[in-house]
Amino acid sequence: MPYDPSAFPPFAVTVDLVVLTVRRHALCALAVRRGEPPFQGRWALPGGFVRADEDLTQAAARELAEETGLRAHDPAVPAQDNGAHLEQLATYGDPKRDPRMRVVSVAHLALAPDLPAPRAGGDASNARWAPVEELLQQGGYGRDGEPVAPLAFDHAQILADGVERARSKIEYSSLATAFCPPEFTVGELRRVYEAVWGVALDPRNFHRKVTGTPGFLVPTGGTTTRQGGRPAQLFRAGGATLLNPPMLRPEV
Amino acid sequence: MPYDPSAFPPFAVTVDLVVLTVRRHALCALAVRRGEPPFQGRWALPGGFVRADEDLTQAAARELAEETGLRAHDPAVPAQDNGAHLEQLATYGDPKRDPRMRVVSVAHLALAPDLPAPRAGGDASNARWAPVEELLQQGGYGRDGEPVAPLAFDHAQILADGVERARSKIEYSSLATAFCPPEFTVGELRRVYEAVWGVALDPRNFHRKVTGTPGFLVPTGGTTTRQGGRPAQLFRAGGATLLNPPMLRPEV
DNA sequence: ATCATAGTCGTCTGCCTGACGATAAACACT
DNA sequence: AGTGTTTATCGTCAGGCAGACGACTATGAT
Repeated sequence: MPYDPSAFPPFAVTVDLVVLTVRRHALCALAVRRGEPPFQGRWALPGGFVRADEDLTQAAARELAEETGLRAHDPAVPAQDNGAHLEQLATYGDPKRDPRMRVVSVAHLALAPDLPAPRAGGDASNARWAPVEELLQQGGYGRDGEPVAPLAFDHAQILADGVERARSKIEYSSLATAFCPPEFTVGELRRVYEAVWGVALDPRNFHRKVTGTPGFLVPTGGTTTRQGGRPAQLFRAGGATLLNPPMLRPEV
Repeated sequence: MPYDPSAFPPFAVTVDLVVLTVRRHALCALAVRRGEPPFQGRWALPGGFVRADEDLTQAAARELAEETGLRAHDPAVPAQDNGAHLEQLATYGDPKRDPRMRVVSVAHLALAPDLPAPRAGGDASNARWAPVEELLQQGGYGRDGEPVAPLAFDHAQILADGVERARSKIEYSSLATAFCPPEFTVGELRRVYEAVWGVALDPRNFHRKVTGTPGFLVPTGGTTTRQGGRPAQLFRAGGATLLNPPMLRPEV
């Protein structure tokens, strides 16, 4: 099968981003409002075209920086204290997913600590953090009473896949720390797990588990009382990336 | 950011396949010999262009059928007794991965039972099952004494990613049964795990574990002695797709 | 001073796993 | 027919880990 330039159809290739964070005990995703058709005025995942000289990961990192100001974590530098975790999620290429032309989208998943307000070209009303349940529910009404329209394109599916990836990946990796600030307490980490999984965890067993897993947490020596109650030790993420044995997600 | 057709570069989109099977106690992958430049004469993963009206999964299933005659498993029909497991693996889009033009390849992973000979356009010398270690080793000499050239393009990386996916996925899913014929014994399933992981497992503990996991195996009532020794019960894959608790891969 | 809140340390029990002995049922020899 | 070899299958036991939960500690709020 020779590579005849006329033998293959041209595609547009984009990256779409599932950017997740934990705000007010809820797992939230970044959504941007579409300014032009199709799906004008509807919420969508941030994304854009891959440039001619760009790797897919570079394109995703560039879009992430444009939308949030976050730098992507360099996987070669663990325990970096700024920047978000970024990884490829999956690729979506249904011929009809974009009504205008053939677009293949390489979706990426980014995990970030709680951030200030999002920005999308400086216009705050065109970008927001929304709880993932709200973005994924079909129809109905959101918390503000406004009717909820489904996400544009196949972005509901992409978001659902990204959420599922995050939920399963914090089981066997230290990725939950990507939702935390550089220094955090065991309780803050536990609230991340509770928000992502949507369950309540026993604080005592959770404490025993995470402090007993070698390389997961490194004490910094400091303490904080920002959550109220007894001061809690502060930790940084340790060098371990894979947790063995894993954290166990409680049964449904 | 409007969709100006002149605002994005055109890409070629291909699917590449990591087709794995277990032959003679070794994890093997399907490789095809390239008939034209670049990398003419070198081994590569099977693959081809995505057509204009095709979904990515359809394209992968079509290539799989062309190369092996296998029909892909329909995920909606569990416990299907013919066809291979097929899932998307990852997407590779380095600007220089193909020296001729910008190609984005959506790699897929297929798992199949031991098959007769592969076919590639009817020419058997242009397709073969090779142990993955042989395909992944850089330089050196293969079992037949011929010098081993690395796989074409970035296919060594793709193959390595596919093998790693398979190794981890049989831990927590029933996917190892995809390497087995429709009816199989516990010993045959154990040899799949041993080949994929490259370890030896205790037959007694393995038997206890897999027969004690609800929904993993369903006895068919028959027995076989094709492995020699005492006749073994035959099983089919049960409805369970996720194993909880998972199979544990022994430490390095 | 008392209460509420959150963090931390222990205990106990049940389940799962790894290590390994023992038995069973076939085949290949002699 | 007997003996050895191979593979399958059942059982036992000890160690480790997780869930349930009691107890104590250290802060701020009333």
